Amino acid sequence: MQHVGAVPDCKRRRLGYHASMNDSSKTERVRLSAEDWEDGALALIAEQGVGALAVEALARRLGVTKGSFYWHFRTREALLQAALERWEEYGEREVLAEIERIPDPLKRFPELFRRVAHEMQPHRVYAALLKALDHPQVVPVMSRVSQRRMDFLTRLYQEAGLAPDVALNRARLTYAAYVGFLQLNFTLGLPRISHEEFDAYVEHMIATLTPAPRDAS
Amino acid sequence: MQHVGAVPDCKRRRLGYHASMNDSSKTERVRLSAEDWEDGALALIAEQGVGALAVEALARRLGVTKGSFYWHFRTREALLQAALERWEEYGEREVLAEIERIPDPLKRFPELFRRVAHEMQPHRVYAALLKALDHPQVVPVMSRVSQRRMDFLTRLYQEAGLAPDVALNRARLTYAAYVGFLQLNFTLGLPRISHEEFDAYVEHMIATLTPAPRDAS
DNA sequence: GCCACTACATACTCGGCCGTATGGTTGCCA
DNA sequence: TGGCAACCATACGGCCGAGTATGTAGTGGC
Repeated sequence: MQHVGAVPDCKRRRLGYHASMNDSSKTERVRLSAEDWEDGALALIAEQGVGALAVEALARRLGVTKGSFYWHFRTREALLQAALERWEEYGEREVLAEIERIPDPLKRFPELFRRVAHEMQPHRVYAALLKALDHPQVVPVMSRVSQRRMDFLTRLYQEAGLAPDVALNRARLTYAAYVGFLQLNFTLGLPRISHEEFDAYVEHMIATLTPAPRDAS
Repeated sequence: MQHVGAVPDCKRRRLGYHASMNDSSKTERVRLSAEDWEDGALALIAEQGVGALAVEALARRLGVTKGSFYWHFRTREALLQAALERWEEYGEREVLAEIERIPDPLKRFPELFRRVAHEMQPHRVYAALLKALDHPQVVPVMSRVSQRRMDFLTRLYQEAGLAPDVALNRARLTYAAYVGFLQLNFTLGLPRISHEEFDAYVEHMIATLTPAPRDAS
């Protein structure tokens, strides 16, 4: 989840036109790969949304022009598609794996909620994509990602002792709360919640959504 | 909440160019008011999002041309502004009032949840506006509306016996679940939930989010 | 040190949409 | 029934962003 950034420094090498002039800032030339464009696109999406993903804007951002872009990609759609697939690929696998490693099923929820709550950067892309569900290209991606996460949550609740149908509904509720929270606090800025308040809210979520031991059969 | 529709029939009167021809469908002439444009704008927003609110597209939809539009509004922004204010005006007041009329605080939540769940049309505009929070004009409107609803929920939870801080967090959780559900089921179409499943989910929400009587001091 | 290839610049076309200008049509009212 | 105001059509100018065409500068193989 580190693929959201500008051009890696290893690519920024100056070539000095004739080894003269004060080539301090402008003569740095970059040679980009398709992956660089995809990363740049994801960064732009995270900051300004899918609608702001314009070819010329991204080119300026990367220090080149459109001519470069159309060498790597056939169209703007192709870039968006590649960026989305890249984002889906390098997903949140490690987090889920670590949660499953916790033996006590009931102790998984506090850990999961606290972890998700305290690294907000990875969710920026997800929040941006949520606001772009009118775009045909993002729907299947978001559908797959959301479905996988909901399946994971459902399994967690089942292993915590809930009946299958109850576990599914609890997973729906939990994931809806997650998505809604992203909307209400990232994009909309409801009175700018403080750190202490935020922690208290997370603990309240844990207390409310973690199955009570008596729920287990 | 009936202001989202096409041109009201009372305005569709034919004027028959010379009382001849088969003027069955095309010679119906309409004279529109500013409110008609605002309603049309809201309908278009509900269906295709704020980004799809284009002047010429809306004009075609209403059976007229741009020339008409720019008589009523100075700019596209003005229309959006007026439509948003209109939407905020004719809000959900009556629902909230009816809920408060229920004497037993604990019986309010099932009623509220079931009501909100079973009239999904009014939420289409809200869901569309949620996806347009990057637009500067919608942010203040959504901020006000969401804040009012959250205040209402907080008060309900307090009157149900929760401590003020707990009530606030419970309200946040509830409203986040609402918003997230809109996203996941309207725009994204997670496996197209059935009616029975949906009702079961609502009941699960009620069971999970309604304060237990023992929570009351 | 030559050449093919990669990566990029520049300059253009084209379509969509906002906004303007202006003239035509309808309805109301004295 | 003339006239004014509300309402609408048509045509045009201009901006912005996608996509194309073509020239050009570095890069690697031999």
